[in-house]
Amino acid sequence: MEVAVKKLLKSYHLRSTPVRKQVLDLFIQTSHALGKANIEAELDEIDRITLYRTLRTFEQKGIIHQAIDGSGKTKYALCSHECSEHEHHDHHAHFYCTRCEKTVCMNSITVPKIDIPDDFQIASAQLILSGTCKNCQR
Amino acid sequence: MEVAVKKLLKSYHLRSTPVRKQVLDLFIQTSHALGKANIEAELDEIDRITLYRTLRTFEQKGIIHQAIDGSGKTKYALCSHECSEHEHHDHHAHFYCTRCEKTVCMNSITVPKIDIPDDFQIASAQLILSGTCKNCQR
DNA sequence: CTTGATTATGCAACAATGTTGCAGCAAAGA
DNA sequence: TCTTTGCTGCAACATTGTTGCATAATCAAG
Ligand SMILES: [Mn+2]
Ligand SMILES: [Mn+2]
Ligand SMILES: [Zn+2]
Ligand SMILES: [Zn+2]
Repeated sequence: MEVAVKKLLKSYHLRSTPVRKQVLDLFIQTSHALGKANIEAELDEIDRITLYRTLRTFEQKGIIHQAIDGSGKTKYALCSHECSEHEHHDHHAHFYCTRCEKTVCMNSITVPKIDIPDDFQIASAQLILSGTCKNCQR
Repeated sequence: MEVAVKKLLKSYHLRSTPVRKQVLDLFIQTSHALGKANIEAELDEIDRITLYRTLRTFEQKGIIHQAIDGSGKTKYALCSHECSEHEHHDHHAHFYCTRCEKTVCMNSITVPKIDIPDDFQIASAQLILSGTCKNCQR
């Protein structure tokens, strides 16, 4: 609630503003990744530009990470506690449901190590799984 | 050249138009994936909307496939010959160079089989590798 | 509690990608 | 050459995303 979110923001050396509290609270409350449109649907009357800046700030601080799902829309989800301002450690797969368009972190599935030609220097790897989630299977 | 591209289009039951010939030829000539901006840079005076429709058509016919690279830009590359109007078979990784922003198909690297909870029904999987390509390593 | 430095907000303005509808034009087969 | 069918290019729109700047809010210090 209120106080916890405030403390959390403070621990990241971020000021507690209405937008940041609302957005962070929403991420904590939600089990799937959230993009601009999703957040706006939940949090009415919130300024687009401020939202974009809030997301960028949260990402830089290691609070949230991008959940790339091939949908073309940038979504974010809460980081695990190992992430920091200096480095993200979200080496898990993401599942994208093509029916409901929700994206979830599959924390149990780590991206496999890949051997590639020396011509390429890999800095990071991402695994996207798509299909239908439980709710969308009839 | 000219004639070959024309034949190729015909084999997919597509009319040979200037835009289609130019775009298909460019894909054949290029070793990395191409997005809207890339194509426009190479092919001047080509209409945006027609380009988008051309790309969509080529994708539907199994001529090109999306090369998702996490850059937020939709790029395409030529399909292997197994792809058709009915199904794409491009189960390889894509490498994205964060320096030059070029994306290439890594045909030799197939996306590993993943075991996931039954809650999810996987239809496809994609692997994105990012880092620096040969040209961009100093 | 008040004050002041610093930071965040919200608006305007812009840029890029992508989609649809529609009239006119071109390709390909007859 | 003609006709049908499919393709093009324009307008118009929607969505995502960025930057600059004046104003407002936060928070730590006094
Ligand atoms: Mn994640
Ligand atoms: Mn490919
Ligand atoms: Zn679903
Ligand atoms: Zn490169």
